Amino acid sequence: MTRRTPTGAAVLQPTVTQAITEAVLDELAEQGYARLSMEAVAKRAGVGKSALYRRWSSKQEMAISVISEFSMEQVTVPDTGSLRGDLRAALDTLMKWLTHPRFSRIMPDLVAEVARNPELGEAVETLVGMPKRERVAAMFQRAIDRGELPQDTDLELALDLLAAPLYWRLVVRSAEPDPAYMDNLTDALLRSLTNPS
Amino acid sequence: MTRRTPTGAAVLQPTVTQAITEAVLDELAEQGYARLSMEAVAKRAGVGKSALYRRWSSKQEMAISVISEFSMEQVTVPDTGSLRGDLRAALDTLMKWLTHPRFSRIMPDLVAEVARNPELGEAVETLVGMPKRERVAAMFQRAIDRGELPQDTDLELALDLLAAPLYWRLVVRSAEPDPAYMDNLTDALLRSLTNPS
DNA sequence: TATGGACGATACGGTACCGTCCCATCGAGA
DNA sequence: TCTCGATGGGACGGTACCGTATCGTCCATA
Repeated sequence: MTRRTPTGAAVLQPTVTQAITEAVLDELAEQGYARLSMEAVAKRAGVGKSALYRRWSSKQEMAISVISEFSMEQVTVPDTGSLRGDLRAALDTLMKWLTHPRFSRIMPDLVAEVARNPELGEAVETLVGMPKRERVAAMFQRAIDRGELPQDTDLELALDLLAAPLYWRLVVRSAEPDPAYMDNLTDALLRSLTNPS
Repeated sequence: MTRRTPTGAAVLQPTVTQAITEAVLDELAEQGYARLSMEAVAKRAGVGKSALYRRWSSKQEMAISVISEFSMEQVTVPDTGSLRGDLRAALDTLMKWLTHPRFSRIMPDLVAEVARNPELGEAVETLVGMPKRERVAAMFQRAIDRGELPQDTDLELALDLLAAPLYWRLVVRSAEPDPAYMDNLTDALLRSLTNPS
């Protein structure tokens, strides 16, 4: 009943897995989620289709697995000591994220596909949305502790105000990342958060 | 050389065209742009594939044509007399737009597809983005004329701040349209636009 | 040195489409 | 009444995939 562990070269090779992962991400960026093809992935990775099905049992499983593991360089939100500095740093980080050649091309497809694919939605939310929101929430909490923001600051709204404009501009409207725009956006954010109604 | 106009029943029937258009939009909402299929459209419209190819020469042409004509009920931005009133009304209108059962399901796909399909991008920009932005810009201009906003208000930024948060929340994060959220968003927008830096 | 499963390659049956073509039928206007 | 092209239906060749199966080869460890 108990299978002894395989020996010798008879074990999944990490370099092959890596090549496949890269190919999936490239194909995803190039063709989109709906047009992802096992044959194209295998060809691009220089690998037999067998290598794919030895690791995952279906296309959907492979795609979700690869996307889940795609974390990118850790996105940090530095503690600059002031809300303005933190805000600007967070915006810069977010912009780097949204202009990352791979991520920026894959993200819109995922957003569209998630509406039809709850399983994919889970993967995206858990590994892209959640950790990021937590870090930014911590940033706002620091500002509250410093007295720069009122105790009853609406964190949900603050998070949206921070992330939405850049996403809208870079991804939806695909406009260029004007540096002056970033300054104006930072100012506008500060005003909307700190001034009394 | 000159073909005389056809007579009798030998003319494209508007009711058939309408049925096809509806079917395309339904399929687009259900399956997405990449998975749109001529066979499915014909079946859904209760129509032969011939009827499709009699009107358009390819799938791409059909899709773009239908999307271009899909205008929705005219989106108006009422003149309430105050910036706050106009802002809130514009947000309500935008929300109605983004929760419209058909539009909200088609939009994310278009955003994703536009990155790979410049021709489609043109259609979307011309018939969805542009007219809407013009109307909102007029709204801001009224506020400037009334003295509620400074002369040098950054209209580009203002437009982004208005549209982005709702799009982000409703489409990208697919959260619920909390009514209190709308009030807080209105306040935040007012602060970011009107208070001095 | 023997082993056992991963490896690339490829054939396979099955399904889903695209775009073309042909058909018999229909019906509003000349 | 006659005309002529639109109509729904569907066969067709061609392509692209999915997921399975079957090769002979390779190789790190027991």
